[in-house]
Amino acid sequence: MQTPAAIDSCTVRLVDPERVEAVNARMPSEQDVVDTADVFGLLGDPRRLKLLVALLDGELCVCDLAAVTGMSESATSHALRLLRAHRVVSVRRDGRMAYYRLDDAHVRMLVDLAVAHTEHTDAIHPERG
Amino acid sequence: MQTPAAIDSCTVRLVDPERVEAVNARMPSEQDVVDTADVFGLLGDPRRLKLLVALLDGELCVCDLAAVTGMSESATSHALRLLRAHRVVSVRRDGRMAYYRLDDAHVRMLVDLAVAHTEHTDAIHPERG
DNA sequence: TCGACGTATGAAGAGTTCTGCAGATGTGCA
DNA sequence: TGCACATCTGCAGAACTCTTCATACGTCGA
Repeated sequence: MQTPAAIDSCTVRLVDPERVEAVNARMPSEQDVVDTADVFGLLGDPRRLKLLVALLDGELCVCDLAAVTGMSESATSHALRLLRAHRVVSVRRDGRMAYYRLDDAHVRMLVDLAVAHTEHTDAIHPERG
Repeated sequence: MQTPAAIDSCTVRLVDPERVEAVNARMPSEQDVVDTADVFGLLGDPRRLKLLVALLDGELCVCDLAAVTGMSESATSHALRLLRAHRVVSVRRDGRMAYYRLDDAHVRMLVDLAVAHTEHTDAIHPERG
């Protein structure tokens, strides 16, 4: 199912074919791009991002997560399900409680970086608030 | 406009109020979370991500970007407009050509990291293809 | 000045995503 | 066993996103 790029055969004119070819050589596979975009997409929702920031410090149960993010518990559960499906978070069940934790090192790094960048940007542009 | 978290006054029961409060203290402002999620959201579309990966090495014109990503030129232009609006890319105009470049250090780092992680993951899970 | 070209834009339709509601599941306690 | 509780899930409506089509804009060469 790979899109064969069709560079040579289509009517698209290229301005700098060498650069295009070089870029294509460096470009990850379609599947990898889609997978990566998926991860970024998970972080692209403010609620989910807040959820993940909350989990940076350790596990929390659903109702605490709902309280932190200001979401309903249903919405929280839905969001956590998505994150779970992508193996970004994992669950530990204790009785009727469910404790979630951040379980993806790459995502943790991305969230950490984002928070750090946020603080840094705040320091640079304090007038922005 | 800060959401005052309303932790104490609402009916939501908390399992670990101390942790919740600590997490809230560390949580960036609502606006920062939304801004950060916006950036991740921009990277959350495979086409846009491809566009940005293509721009890692330097500027390219719209038609070359369209060729690299396999998008129509119209779709490419729309996507670039969005990225431009968020100051992720910038344009240099030369006659009727428009050369775009990646103009946000943070986004560049995120895309770089993602590509690196992709390659690393491929090396670990070669069976995944 | 005219036409071709590269790019930009607006509108519309298809597709996707998110939330709340209602109800289900499974656990703990009396 | 029966009830309360914490969480999960399917569904449906609302909201958003992305692409295409058609067209507009500015530039270049004849």
